[in-house]
Amino acid sequence: MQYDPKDIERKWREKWQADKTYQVLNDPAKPKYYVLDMFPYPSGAGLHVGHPLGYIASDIVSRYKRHSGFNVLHPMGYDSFGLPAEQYAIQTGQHPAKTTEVNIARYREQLDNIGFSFDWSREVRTSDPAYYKWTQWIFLQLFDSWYDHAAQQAKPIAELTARFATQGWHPTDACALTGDVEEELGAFTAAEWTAFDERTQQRILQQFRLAYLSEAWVNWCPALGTVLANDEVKDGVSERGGHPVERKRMPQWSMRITAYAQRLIDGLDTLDWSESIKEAQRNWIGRSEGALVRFALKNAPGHIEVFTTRPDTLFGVTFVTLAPEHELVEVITPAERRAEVMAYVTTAKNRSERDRMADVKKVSGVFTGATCIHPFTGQEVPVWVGDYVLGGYGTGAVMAVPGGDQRDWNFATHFGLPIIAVTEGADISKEADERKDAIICSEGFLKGLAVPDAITRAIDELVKLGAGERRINYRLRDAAFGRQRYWGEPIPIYYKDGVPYALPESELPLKLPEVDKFLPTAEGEPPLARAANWNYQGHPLETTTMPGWAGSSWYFLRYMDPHNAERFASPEAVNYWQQVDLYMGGSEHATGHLLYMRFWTKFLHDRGWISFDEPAKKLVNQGMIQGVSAKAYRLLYGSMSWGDHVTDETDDPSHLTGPYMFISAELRADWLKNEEDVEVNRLIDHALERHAEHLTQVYGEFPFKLFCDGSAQLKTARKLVDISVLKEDGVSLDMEALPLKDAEFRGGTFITRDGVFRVDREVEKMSKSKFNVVNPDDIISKYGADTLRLYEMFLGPIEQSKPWDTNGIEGTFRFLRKFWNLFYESDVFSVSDEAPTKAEFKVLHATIKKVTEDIERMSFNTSVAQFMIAANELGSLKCNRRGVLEPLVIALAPFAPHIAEELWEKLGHTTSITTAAWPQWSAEHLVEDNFSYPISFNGKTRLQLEFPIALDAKSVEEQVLANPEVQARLEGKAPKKVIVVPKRIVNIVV
RNA sequence: GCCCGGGUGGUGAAAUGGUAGACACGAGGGACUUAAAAUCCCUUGGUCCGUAAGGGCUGUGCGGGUUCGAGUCCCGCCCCGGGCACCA
Repeated sequence: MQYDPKDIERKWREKWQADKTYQVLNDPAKPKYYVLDMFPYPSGAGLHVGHPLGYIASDIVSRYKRHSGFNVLHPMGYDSFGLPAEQYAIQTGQHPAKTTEVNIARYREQLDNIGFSFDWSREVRTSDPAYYKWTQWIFLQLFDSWYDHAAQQAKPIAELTARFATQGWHPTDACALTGDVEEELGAFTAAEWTAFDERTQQRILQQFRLAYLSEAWVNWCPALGTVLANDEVKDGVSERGGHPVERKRMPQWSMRITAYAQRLIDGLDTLDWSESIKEAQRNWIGRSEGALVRFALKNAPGHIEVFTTRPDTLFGVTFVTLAPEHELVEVITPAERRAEVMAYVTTAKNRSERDRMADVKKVSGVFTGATCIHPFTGQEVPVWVGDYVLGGYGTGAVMAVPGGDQRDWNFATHFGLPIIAVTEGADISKEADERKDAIICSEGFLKGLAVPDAITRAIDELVKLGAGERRINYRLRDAAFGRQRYWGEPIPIYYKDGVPYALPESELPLKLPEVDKFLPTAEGEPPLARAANWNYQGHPLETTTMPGWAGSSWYFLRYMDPHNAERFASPEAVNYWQQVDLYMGGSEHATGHLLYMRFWTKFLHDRGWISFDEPAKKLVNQGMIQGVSAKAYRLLYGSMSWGDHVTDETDDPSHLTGPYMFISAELRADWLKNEEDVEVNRLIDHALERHAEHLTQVYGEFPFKLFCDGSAQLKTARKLVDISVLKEDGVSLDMEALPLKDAEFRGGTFITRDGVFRVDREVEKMSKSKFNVVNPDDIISKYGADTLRLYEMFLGPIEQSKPWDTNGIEGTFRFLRKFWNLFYESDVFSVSDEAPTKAEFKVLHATIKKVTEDIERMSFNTSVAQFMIAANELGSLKCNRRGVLEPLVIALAPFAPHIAEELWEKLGHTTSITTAAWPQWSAEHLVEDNFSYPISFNGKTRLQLEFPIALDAKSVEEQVLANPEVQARLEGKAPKKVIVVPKRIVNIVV
């Protein structure tokens, strides 16, 4: 019987479902292993072949671990809240819940086709009220917590209020305050705290809560009508859609992730994650060590605080620069300079981040007219405003050391400010000296010290003078948490007298209300403001919703106990499953999802809900599977005329709505190589004539004339073609299918040499808009899911990005057929119970060894190759012994579960192969009697000589040198040296 | 600019410091077949010598180095991908 995947795969999918083969129980008797895939956002486009890559790899590991005796949790679900569904809802009026439902059904169908071992009884959806009840609950826990820096732990707000009631609060307790809280919080005594009214108390508490409401600078995206998180903004535009983003100050729910900055950095050292992801997170958190320095103001009370990583260069300070948005600018500027300074501040502030990024070179600034006092020298230092200083970073002010910092140098040079050398051997006439391995040359107590020593000394002095202290600064900002959108978790908060209060836990879930439209109200309120009775006991409810990352920050916990109505997951379940052992997903989530998930995990740990404080021990990032776009070339005419009208080549003739001319890719390439190419030019000229006639017919009246004269470059426009109209060879177009697929080709003139129109291929991101999407369903209907699974793994190392080329799939399909045929003798299932031969055992054990080791190190492409070798060799040996084939089927099962189940059943088993124990290899079957030594001269292999494996190095050397061919090569000379590495190589140095 | 990856045949790729290119795709040749499909066999980095058997040289981005021996280790550069970036 020929291997025919269609029926086999359908049969087993149905059987697995009926038998609940993949259902996982929380069984404390068995060791656990938790394999998690980053759950998908169910988009309308469905899955393409790139999506399942990681799922297949994790499925192989899951199945392998199950064969190895582990109780494996391998769940799947949907991150089903999000912008696209809402945008679609706005356009079509369809409720996002509905489209999400449809999309999920489609995803599920596609996933099922691939034969994953997901336990679907544990499916979660972030948009399901039974799920988001707990997202809201976690939010309330965050709202009810503050961060105790001394203890490095989140604690209940009640402990803080108790502390206020006994100790009050003083700003030197600042360690308790973190993040983007911008209001200055004055000191209060215990008595004052008790005397404060409710409203004041609540406002103070906002500054401590881990989920808090504050006036904050946010990334406002007018086109999307919402606030975006930092990681959702790329180069000043929204990551999704590329809409402009502006900085805006508005009341905003935030998450105090900054409190965890240090722990998020430190925790990385304990994780088996790729170095690049860890580095990305470290960069994103952006820890810098340095000092806070206070420059007392000359003509005003108070001081300017600056953060610097180089307090050792303090003697090189020649001015201080404030960010335009710095609040002291207004305070210190004397009246006579006011107009000029404020004018600059206004322009600088209005420059968008994008503009500021665009011309980094341009120096701009203005002198405030004020001065401050250098803490060491007591000299007056002028205070400037410059937009190279960022308001949102550090203190929004820098001490300028033009001798040691290039940006300060640029500023000083531009405005003619003094530049003092701070380091020995610096040539400050050309540029600043930023070396950190230098010796300080400033006059004073730092002279002669190496930079690190000078830093320590400078900080000591600052502390002594009360002018500064050691400070660690983080780039990480608190995370914006509110979205002015509909399709997200409602924030369980109501307002009394404008003060936010937590909704009682008994009110959860706070369900997403029905609204008439998914748009903001006329007053600009978020869509939830449209909902009827959107209040709690008469108090208005919060109208913003949570961002996409909320639900995904803790979902790994819900899978442990997905139907628990009393708790996000039972303590027993959490204690059993613990951390994710293997987390598989894309590296694009490096600074978003993966950071937030770590943050929430640490928080839940702090508050005692879970016993671990990192979500995933090991993280593997699967590479992207890229698409290979097909580029056709549309010929742009050099010039054209019709009737009296003449266009020249600068006119875009595309105002004619076609038909168009297209030139085959190889002709274009030939022409570009040699524009005099007679044959190509003749073809083009001929086609121009034909096409002109054609246009004349189509548009009537005027005779068209088209030119593509020699002086003009052959101009073409890139036109992407849907890859489904490509023929088998991957470059020529199916001219019948083409006009049906894409109207732009209808009636076109195609310039070809041989009647075959060819395109160029280019590796790009696989996406619908590039017409290069390959749907796994198509592959499966042709070759089956097992072939798809094998092929995706065979393409290359899992972590690498690689282009999809369906052509290579034949190889894995052939392999499965060969494998199948090992069990068949001309259409009859035929497996012998005879003992396997030595050679057969060797193939088997070599394969088990290689595959086992390869799965452990996630090298799936090489394990597939080993299976191919095994099938080829066993085929040559005509092996059909049960003793070989049976263990081999088990080894193949994680990769190709359908065919494995089928053969397993045919071998006489009545239980699923998933319950079979993983085969063990033993070294005795792998020993060789002889080894064929490569004999090399000076490292170059010249011949092979076979010796018994047991032969010692000395005897090998003797026999090698005695060999006539070796002797011939030595030409009678004695070798300088002979290296014999047993079972490896012999190298003769001459 | 800084920080991570990576660069090997026509293509995807393999290789604990020890025979570079396993395994596949593609290509070429052959067998079977009326034919096709399927299957099987051979060749396939480049280049040179030879009628042939066979052999020489060369080859893992570039230039050095360590080593008996380097795709692999070290130093310096070039290119590609990703991250960060007026971050003090």
